[in-house]
Amino acid sequence: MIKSVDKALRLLEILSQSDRPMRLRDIAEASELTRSNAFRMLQTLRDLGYVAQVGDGSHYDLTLKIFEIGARKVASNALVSVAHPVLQRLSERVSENVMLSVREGLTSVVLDRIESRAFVRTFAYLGARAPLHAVSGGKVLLAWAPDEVIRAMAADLPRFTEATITDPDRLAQEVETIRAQGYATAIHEINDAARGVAVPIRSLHGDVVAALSISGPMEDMDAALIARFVAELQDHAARIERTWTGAA
Amino acid sequence: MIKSVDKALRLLEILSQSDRPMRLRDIAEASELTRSNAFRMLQTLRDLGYVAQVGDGSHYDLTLKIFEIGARKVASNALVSVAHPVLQRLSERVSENVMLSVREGLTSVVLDRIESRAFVRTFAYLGARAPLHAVSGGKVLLAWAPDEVIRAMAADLPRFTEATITDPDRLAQEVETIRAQGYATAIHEINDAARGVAVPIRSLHGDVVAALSISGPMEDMDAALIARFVAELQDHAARIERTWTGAA
DNA sequence: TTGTTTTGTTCTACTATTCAGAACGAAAAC
DNA sequence: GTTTTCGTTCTGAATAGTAGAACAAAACAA
Repeated sequence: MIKSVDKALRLLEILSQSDRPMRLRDIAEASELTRSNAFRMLQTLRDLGYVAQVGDGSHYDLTLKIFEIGARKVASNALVSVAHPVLQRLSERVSENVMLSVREGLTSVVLDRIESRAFVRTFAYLGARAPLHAVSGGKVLLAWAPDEVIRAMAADLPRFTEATITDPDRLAQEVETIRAQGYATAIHEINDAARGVAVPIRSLHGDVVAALSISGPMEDMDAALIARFVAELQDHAARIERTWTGAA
Repeated sequence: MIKSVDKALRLLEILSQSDRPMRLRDIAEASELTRSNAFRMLQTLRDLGYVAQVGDGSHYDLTLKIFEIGARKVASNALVSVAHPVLQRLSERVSENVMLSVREGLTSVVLDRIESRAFVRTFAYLGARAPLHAVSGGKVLLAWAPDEVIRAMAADLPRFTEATITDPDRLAQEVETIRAQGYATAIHEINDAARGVAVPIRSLHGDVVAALSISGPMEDMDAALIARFVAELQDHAARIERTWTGAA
């Protein structure tokens, strides 16, 4: 473990978590580095173009270089470019947030999203990471993940709300249900405002590679609405699969 | 300049530019590090969660952690969250790619975009960086940038196509035109397929903080179409400004 | 104002960290 | 079956990185 690298990346993470530029003092404190050390790190990061000194120079902020690098990675993913127009179409049809997520370890990450134009919106931000068991997209990704992933997940089920699945047996049962019905729902399991429905997107080989989901407050979500959403999701997932496997 | 940090970030950049996982050998070569050095770097980056060994372990790939960090930075930008639903609405109305960009130094960076559902698409990917003088959004950002930015840009105008503005006087004139008419166009100036139209988005103080643009092949783009696009862009830019300044 | 504290930045001397290169076995190429 | 290439480990050398002191400037207090 190269310590300087660890420190530098820690600084980038800290800066990304702040919604405003930070002073050296606070960066040093948050990162548990000495001021002189943090200073030198920030100079380096500035020279490399990852950080900028803003205002009178006493505050540091991330530049967009990190965003550029991360987004480039995702943009080069053929699935995302194929899916984006389909997400847009779906978004128009359901008037809710729609998201495309993939699994990484025991979390799901939102690769692309279209936010609803409705006034009330929940957070559907790009890059958002959530534990697999608490969001609809995550559940789909979990249900078709290798057994060891399911076991590892079951070993630690953090609770977010009353409705979060925290019992391993409940989780196993939920996984069964999802596999059988072909879609997952999550109702107030990550927070008290969010509901979601998700279906899998499969590769040519049948592997589940991503989840397509609808999310939002959806206060009127009953069985009929779920059925409609599932039908839309499956239709659009199939469109993505067709274009993707056709193109690849 | 802390060398290890430079090296580590170089590796991340190299990996982000590859559309497939890379072998140690090739990473070492591309980064001009010795194999043993690259190896150690990659181990560190793996332990920190930025890189994963994939396949049989002989290939390295970026995880989504960088994407998460970069996207978090952008998501915390109030303008982007306000603008997204407006982009979507605009996209529906014009059936072309729409983009939101900001200036960083002498380049523009795409913070958000909706890709056209039309079959033919040009590249409108997230995080895309372009020199200010060669894209419509960049031109808008340039036209209202501080004088020293315009001077610095004029000092070096890289050519991409026949149509690229490479003469400083032409650029000065173009800036005048853009300020006068309130919008910018770019026709085959970054590549031979792309056309764009852009308008500024202003803060409460009247500063231009971003550009809203429409881009695509748009082979039928004549004066009438430009006029229609400009009207749509200005309407939607005003929507963004209203919501944003109202919320902020 | 004047005095006090905090902050960003520079410097230096120490030493722990990092590096290149050699060396290895395994795998791939021929 | 032989040769080359590759990922990985190791080691001693030295360089790069660190903490802490020191300082000037700014912020704050009285």
